Amino acid sequence: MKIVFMGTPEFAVSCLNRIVHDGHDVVLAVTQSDKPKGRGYTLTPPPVKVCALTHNIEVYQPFVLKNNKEALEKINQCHADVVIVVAYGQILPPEILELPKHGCINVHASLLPKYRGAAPIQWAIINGEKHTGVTTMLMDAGLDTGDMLLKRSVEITLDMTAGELHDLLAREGADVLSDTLRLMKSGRLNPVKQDDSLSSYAPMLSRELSPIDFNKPAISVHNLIRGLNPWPSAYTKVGGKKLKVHSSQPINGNQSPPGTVISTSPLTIACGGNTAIELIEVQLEGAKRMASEVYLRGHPLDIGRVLPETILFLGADGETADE
RNA sequence: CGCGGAGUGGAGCAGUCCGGUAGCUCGUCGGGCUCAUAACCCGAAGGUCGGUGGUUCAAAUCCAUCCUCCGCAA
Repeated sequence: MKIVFMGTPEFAVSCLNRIVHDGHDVVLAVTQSDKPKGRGYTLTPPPVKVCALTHNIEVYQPFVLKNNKEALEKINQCHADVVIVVAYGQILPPEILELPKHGCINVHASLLPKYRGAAPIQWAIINGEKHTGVTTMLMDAGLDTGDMLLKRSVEITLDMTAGELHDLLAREGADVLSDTLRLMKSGRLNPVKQDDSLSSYAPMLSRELSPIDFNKPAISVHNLIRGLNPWPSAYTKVGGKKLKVHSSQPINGNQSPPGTVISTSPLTIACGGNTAIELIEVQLEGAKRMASEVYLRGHPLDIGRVLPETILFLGADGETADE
């Protein structure tokens, strides 16, 4: 089929690759404009652009789509059978949705109607879901509200990070998209309306989510740590400096107040509800990520210290009378 | 020119401001103690202090420049 592909980040790349390998005729890749990124604000092309160029697909990067006559005309001229949208990053105006013969298909990384929105993968983990998945749908004007086409469910294991789940769902998403197109071609799709009463919303992640609240039970802390891995990362503070926590392990049994360092081998912090969490891999601001026991060699932490420490830790002596 | 931190024996760090014989924790190797040990005690090996210039009687430390890594911000 003749396809216009719209997408931006890594997640969309596997879908693009898949439809190309399936032999579809991708005539145009629409993606967000290059953005300054990283140290030094180097102008960086989005992954989909890089991918499209290797397939010799024409790339189009409109700054905005809304009220953009030129963009509308550009896409219209493609006379595509279908427009495929995977994590494009902008709302599609209705006039674009109506262009292609078969409509616009979106690949979404959740089991709709749950986790509509920008960060379904991460929120599924943060909320401690046991499974999630990918859904293809026929787009309508709402945010991830279109009629569902195909779904595939995957299990979320207890140690899975958002990054790992992302990669898994990217592969599954490409599969489901492939199936969706095949069924569409033979007219065997059955669009199913979403039950709005079951919907939930997964907003974009922000750095405000990053500070760890040890008052919560260990499992919640653990879910936050892996749900924000690799970005934006969960952290606590030691001596006023950020200490990112890249991986952890919740454990039971503990009487100390939340935040207390109750062991240094392995590094264990008390959490709410008489639970505790082992910090396995950490990273001090400005430094590399490392196993917590390695970190402790150069940055001693005494049992009894309470995290987060928002100010510089002063002084060794001042013995607090224990018990 | 976006802001900032850092490169010191195998690992993580201190020492750099106020130049002057390189230190801590851990690991490694050898020995000891022990029924035993990831525990404890004694000892040893291992570093051109990221590179290159410069200042100086003398540079990890001051100046210049380059390379690499990381945090923030996007």
